Amino acid sequence: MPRPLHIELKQNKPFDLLEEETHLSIARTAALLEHAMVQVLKPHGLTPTQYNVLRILRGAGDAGLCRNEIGARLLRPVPDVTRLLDRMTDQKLIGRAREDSDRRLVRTHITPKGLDVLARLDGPVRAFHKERLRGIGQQKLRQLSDTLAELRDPEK
Amino acid sequence: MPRPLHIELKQNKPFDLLEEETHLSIARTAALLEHAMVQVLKPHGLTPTQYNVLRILRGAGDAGLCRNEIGARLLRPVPDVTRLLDRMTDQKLIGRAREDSDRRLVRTHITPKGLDVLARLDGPVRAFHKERLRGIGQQKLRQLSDTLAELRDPEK
DNA sequence: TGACAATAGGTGTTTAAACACGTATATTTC
DNA sequence: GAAATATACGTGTTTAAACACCTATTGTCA
Repeated sequence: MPRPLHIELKQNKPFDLLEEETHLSIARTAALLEHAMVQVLKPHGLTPTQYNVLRILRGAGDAGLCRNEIGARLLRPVPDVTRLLDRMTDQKLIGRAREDSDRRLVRTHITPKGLDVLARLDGPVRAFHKERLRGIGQQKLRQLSDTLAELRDPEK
Repeated sequence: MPRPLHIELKQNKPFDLLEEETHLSIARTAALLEHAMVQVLKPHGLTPTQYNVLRILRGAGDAGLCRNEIGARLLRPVPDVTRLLDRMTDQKLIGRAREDSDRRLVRTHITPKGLDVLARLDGPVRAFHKERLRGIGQQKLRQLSDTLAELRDPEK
């Protein structure tokens, strides 16, 4: 039996609105997961968003993606993708090249160094995910993931 | 039927690890909820963390709480509670007073202005929570909240 | 085709987050 | 009861987030 959220946060009384408790529960869980993820990534010099960018660009292959497309795919949107990519370019994790066909576009792609960093993280990150969710059961995870997707759905 | 996360993020293939999908689903949902919450709070000049502080201090009553206790109860821990409270003091939302019995302690309490801001937010915030989770069903919400609590539980 | 709007990207500036370190008061230990 | 440890809070500094604004290129359509 897990600790109810209002006890976890040392509040006097339980929440009177289930919707509010659910929101806070999501926010709290995400904050703890992110904090743990920061610890996994820190030795490799990456923030969660930078890691997210590398994963996106590895998935995109050699063609890479333009800035806005990267921004749109980020788990957590940020309002200054340019300088996020600037910093990663400085670290030689990604590269950029102006497109000839449409000179407004700058295609960003992952470098060999970026791929290498990701490769060294794949194991630890998988282990982190599995360990952190140990004991929850596949069916429950499926249900959790689906309910969250339903919650995000703007078509509701 | 909600959109699967890998489609939402325009990825080519579904996730091969359910644990990873669940983590990302939580992070994504929390980011979207926080973004929406920022919009609700912005007209009142508060960030989500500042709102969180006010809620904590309203719950604590006249006695107030010391800095570390506030930090510990925050939904999303921050590494500089001092200046977070400094800024809120500047806005006259909270007040601080050194404790006589233990002169290391500084008790922080909510001001009438802080209570007033909260009072004007109670309605809109409740409405936001209910609207945003409309159509999910109490049983599903209960289950979601409980599974997340189980996931956070360090005693697993 | 020429004006206007839309798209893609970048810059400047203010504010807050993050991290390491520092000071004062209480508590513990020998 | 003096020294060491722990607790509570604050400060300095670097870095990134946030917001508004700006330029260049392409697309639209009267």
